[in-house]
Amino acid sequence: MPTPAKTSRTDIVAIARALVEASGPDALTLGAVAERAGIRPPSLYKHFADRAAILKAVEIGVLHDLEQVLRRETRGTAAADRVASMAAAYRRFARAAPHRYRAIYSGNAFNDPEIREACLFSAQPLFDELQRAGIAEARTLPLSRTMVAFLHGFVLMEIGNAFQLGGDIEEAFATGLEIILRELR
Amino acid sequence: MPTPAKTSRTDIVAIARALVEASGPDALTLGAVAERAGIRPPSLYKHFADRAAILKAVEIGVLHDLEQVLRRETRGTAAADRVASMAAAYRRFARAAPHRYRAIYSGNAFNDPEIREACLFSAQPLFDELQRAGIAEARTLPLSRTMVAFLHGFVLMEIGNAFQLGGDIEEAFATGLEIILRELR
DNA sequence: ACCTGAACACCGTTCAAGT
DNA sequence: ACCTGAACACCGTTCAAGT
Repeated sequence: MPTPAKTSRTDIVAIARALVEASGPDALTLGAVAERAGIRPPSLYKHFADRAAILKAVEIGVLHDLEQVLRRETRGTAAADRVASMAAAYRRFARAAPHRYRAIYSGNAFNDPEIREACLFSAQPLFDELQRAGIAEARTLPLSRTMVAFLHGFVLMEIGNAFQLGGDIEEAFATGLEIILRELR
Repeated sequence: MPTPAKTSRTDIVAIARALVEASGPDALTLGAVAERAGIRPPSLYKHFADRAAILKAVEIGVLHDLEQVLRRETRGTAAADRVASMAAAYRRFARAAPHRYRAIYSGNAFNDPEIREACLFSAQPLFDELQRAGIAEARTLPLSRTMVAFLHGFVLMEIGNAFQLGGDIEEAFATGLEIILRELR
């Protein structure tokens, strides 16, 4: 005789994500998730294989949100303007919730096929814009990697308080972005 | 009557670092360290305040090594050549031991004064080169931040297998580097 | 001064038993 | 079909006791 489910995969992921966003990945304990879901920790194994699977689901969700934000917040007509607004949106996404941002690209989970797919999905908006900008075919990939590397490195350092020498961080971002965007003008 | 020390802070850090380099931060357990040091886990607290203090010492050691490598492997006469060789050395340092690289800049430990100091120390070589290159005073800081952000982001993505679309990763690195170095030519 | 065993609270995970 | 309590191995950490 089936016991009615007290929770669901969707619920669990939402709870887990809230924990990660609020306090980082270490806060994602099965005890904390179970308590908020109104069940006992062992019951989580009826919904997910293990803790790593829950964290993976959170990461994928974040990557999907990132993709949506990048598309939604891209403005302008000129290619460089559009990419600049996308870069600004990327940075805003990271700054708005540092723990959430750090959850993605964490570890080398890129070997997992589902994570892989979600990463490509979230990188697509930039790729699309560069192609649309009329960049030479052979140059699109290295240029998009340059851009993503800069964005990822910059926001990681920013949210990690790695920019310590004072100065204007807005200016630093604008400088790096401008140097790269020069390739589109 | 004093018990002779079986180990030392230096020993412990070396053991901890070997564990981190071999298998990542999670492998740095007090049990594993104590076993290799020939003592019991509680005895570690006579040498370090807690696990975090051991990890911090490892991070600082890695940052000092990075500084040394950057200075030692910088070649050439022209400013752009020197910075390019330094960037290549940076990338080699990360690729040679991904877990070691990931240990630095991890979390937002930049608030800790000793980590702060070690980070600045390891960033100094690049800063020095940019100044030496005759960059305008006001431009040195944003330019060095652009460079570090690109390097950090790029090597993190590379060692995390984030570059998934095939293509030549060497070319991508050269492209990004060249775009930034154009500012020095 | 340094090391130890015993203990504590927590963690992820397994599993037989409940409904 | 889903949930549970009990159990296990592990983790970091504390502390009184040893030398």
